[in-house]
Amino acid sequence: MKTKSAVNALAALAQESRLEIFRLLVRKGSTGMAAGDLSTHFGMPPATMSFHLKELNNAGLVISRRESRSIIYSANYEQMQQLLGFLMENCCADNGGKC
Amino acid sequence: MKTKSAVNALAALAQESRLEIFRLLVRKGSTGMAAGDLSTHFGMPPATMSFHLKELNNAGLVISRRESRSIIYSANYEQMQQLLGFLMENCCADNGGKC
DNA sequence: TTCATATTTCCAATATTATCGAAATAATGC
DNA sequence: GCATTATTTCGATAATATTGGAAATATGAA
Repeated sequence: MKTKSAVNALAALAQESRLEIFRLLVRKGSTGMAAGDLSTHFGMPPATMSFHLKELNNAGLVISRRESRSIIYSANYEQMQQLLGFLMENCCADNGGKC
Repeated sequence: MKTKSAVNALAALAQESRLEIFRLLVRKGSTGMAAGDLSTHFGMPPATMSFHLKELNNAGLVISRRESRSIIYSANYEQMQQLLGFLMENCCADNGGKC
């Protein structure tokens, strides 16, 4: 993972609504949740929810699939794992591995 | 960890300069690095570096100690671990643990 | 094809964040 | 106390993000 893509992912999560949306999707697993249901669940206008989902999607943190009229979002665990790894990369390398 | 403190930590990291500063401090371990040296290292005015270090400090991601005239910053690994844990909390719990 | 439902895009207003020069604060040595 | 070095705060400007109504797009059903 490159710095820019890490910044994108972190910026996507650095917003209260989006962090809660993402964490709910993390709970939901591969089943995911429809955009409209998320909108209802968080009491947020569809336009606002759509904006947040787009941010998470651009950051690669969620994936979407169409199911009939709904669009189902789910967490992208691979991207998440990459981000976590990036943040701890080379931990204490310049200190003889001592943290 | 609460949502608000996670948002603070993520927002602190969601900025290219700060993410690089933090990652350098992660490498440095407990030895850390002086504010002025960081300023020189990144070719950034002291006022700008100070602003970024304050953000990281407010988020609990770095700690500082005075050593004579210098202020030494180092990464706070505990806070980092808490953040990583928070992001993956209850992973797939609503899907029978299947991701 | 017409209607209802689901979601996204457009746009403008508002709010938040980043940058950095200049001035202020803090510690040390003479 | 005065000069030097290290860092932070202040304040103004510029850049970026958030919000949500209204209109546009896409799917499915009658």
